[in-house]
Amino acid sequence: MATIKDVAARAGVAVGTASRVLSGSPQTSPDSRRRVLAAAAELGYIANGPARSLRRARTDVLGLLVSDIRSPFFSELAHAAEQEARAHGYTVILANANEDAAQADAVLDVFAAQRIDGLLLSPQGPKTPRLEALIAANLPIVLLNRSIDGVDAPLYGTDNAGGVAQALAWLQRRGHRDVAFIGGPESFSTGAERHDAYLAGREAHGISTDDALIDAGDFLADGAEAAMRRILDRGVTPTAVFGANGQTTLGAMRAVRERLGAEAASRIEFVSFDDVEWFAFMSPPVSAVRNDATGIGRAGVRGLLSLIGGGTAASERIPTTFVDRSEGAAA
Amino acid sequence: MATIKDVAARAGVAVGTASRVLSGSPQTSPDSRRRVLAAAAELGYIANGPARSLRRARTDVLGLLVSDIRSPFFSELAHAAEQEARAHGYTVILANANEDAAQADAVLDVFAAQRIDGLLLSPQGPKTPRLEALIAANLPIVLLNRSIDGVDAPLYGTDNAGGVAQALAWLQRRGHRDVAFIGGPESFSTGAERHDAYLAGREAHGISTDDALIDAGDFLADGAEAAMRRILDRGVTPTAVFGANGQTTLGAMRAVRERLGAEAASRIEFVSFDDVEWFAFMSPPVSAVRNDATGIGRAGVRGLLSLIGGGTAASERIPTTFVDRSEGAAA
DNA sequence: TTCCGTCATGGAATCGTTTCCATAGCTCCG
DNA sequence: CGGAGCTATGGAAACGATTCCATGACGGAA
Repeated sequence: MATIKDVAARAGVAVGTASRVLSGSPQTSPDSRRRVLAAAAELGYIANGPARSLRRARTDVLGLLVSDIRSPFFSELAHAAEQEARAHGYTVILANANEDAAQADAVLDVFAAQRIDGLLLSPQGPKTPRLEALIAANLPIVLLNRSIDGVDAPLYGTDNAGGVAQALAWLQRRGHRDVAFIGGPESFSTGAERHDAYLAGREAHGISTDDALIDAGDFLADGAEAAMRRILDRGVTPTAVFGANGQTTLGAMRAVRERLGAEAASRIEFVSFDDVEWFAFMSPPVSAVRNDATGIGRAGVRGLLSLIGGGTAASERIPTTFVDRSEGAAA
Repeated sequence: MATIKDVAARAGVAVGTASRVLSGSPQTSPDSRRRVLAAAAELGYIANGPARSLRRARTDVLGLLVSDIRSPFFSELAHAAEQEARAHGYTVILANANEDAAQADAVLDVFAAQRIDGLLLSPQGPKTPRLEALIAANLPIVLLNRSIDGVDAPLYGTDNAGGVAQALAWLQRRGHRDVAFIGGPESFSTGAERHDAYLAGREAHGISTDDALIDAGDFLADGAEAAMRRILDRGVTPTAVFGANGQTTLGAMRAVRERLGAEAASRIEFVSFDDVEWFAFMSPPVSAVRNDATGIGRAGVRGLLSLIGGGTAASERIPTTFVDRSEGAAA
């Protein structure tokens, strides 16, 4: 590949001048500008990123660490983050930690070796040694969706309280009193926030405060299925079920169908935190609180770029949208 | 951050020796090995990737260019590719082109600037100038799922013919004669291959060869819905519908429900190329040809690494799995 | 004992940029 | 007409690693 030396030679200037032209320094004459740009175009010159990064001590690369890009939330977030980053001249390197702290640490080492300018982190659990090292090294970091104890970085995530409030309002409008709530793990900040918001808001929305109607799973279908079974085993008869995330709602639906049969199950309304494409096809259709993963990804990148630029960044709770698919609702 | 100079100083050796130890050269004494490794550990030394890349003229970075990471197929593929690459010491940078050739070209420039060692490319359309430049520069490239005219790179993709054969066999087992087929754009190699395989195989599987039953959309729900309506407008009455991808099947279902009503629609069986999570919840459930996106991603990375290593790589068609969700099928 | 070969090491060159520093050529003004 | 100030430029240093080359130490063989 052509180097800047080739460009300079062809343009008949020194490499310093060529560099100034190509990086847009104002200290250049129109004449050398013209000749350098022409030479660069003729040679198809593309600057060597590693060399530039070495000299400038910045890479214009961001690291994105998620648990699993296959989840719709993260794939949407990753798409938005990549678009936003590229619009600002940054590149994104992607890694999955699969909810495994050891893998997360391995990835952080790779990121450190690449000398990323900033980190978009969806925490995989408690703080790890590598993460502490990066924080100590003053790497700009923003957190996505989940917080993490002892890490003082801005958090860009779903407005869990607001989303739960939307669901509660809908349950009230639909006249439900006996509502089963299947939560997620308390160890996830998302699980805890949704749970707390539900407990805090249910009474004001005319919903039974019987704790027999409440149980928690692990944010996965199987755990939620077991939780729903435990609730039904207590002899309560909910008219609606609120799942704290998409997989949870799915698991709860399985348990209800299995225990009560398809017929009776179709008379129970489900509402879910997290909207999932196929909720529209259920009978009855499932209404849902939709996360704005795109908004979170964009806001996260913007916050991170602000930190990189030496500015500040504040946590943001990105509002959810409620998708009402109940009978009476407008299409 | 600590540099190799710091490590060498602390270990009391020259930088050359430190470098040899850290990069595992055999030309080192046990004594200096011990001291350098200890110094590196104490300083938390992590080699500067850009500096190393500059000198070695390789980055250990792969570029992954897809149309949209939000599609389940690509997010699964990206997950697998990232895992496989990391297992071999490579990092993946991600970019979405959104089916837009201009964006794809912009991304290729970024990749070139990053001096990626290899490119995993899901083509966005015909060959572009930047792509030609990269090919001319001898960048190792593999294609994912779609081929592209005039590019002689190994292709890792779904076995479209095999998948269609699985669907045809299922249609035959279920005794369908009047089958509607909604294809995709002929300009996509996937669309063309599935279409061709269907035409070539239908007669042998006892399926009507009436071309009134065939139409094509754009691989998106709306286009497929329109195509399905056109078929129904021709007065034919299919007992089953075969959608050439997930969105296509979804669109066809919408058209059928709208035209025939939910009742009649539930007597039509759907089969789809591409399996989608919620097909299990349809009534009746939708059977599907499942792409092995993970297999494609892994095979693609392995092929690319072989090319990077100076070896060869051959195109592979990754087999599909048929997910039979029809009444009689075993769970 | 001497010589040769092997092996670990130190030091320097190198990769391709950016940026600093010194200088040469201008313009402008007194 | 001469000097001050400004701008564009050439040349070189610097970024942090790898790798080449030369040297010194050591061991074995004659």
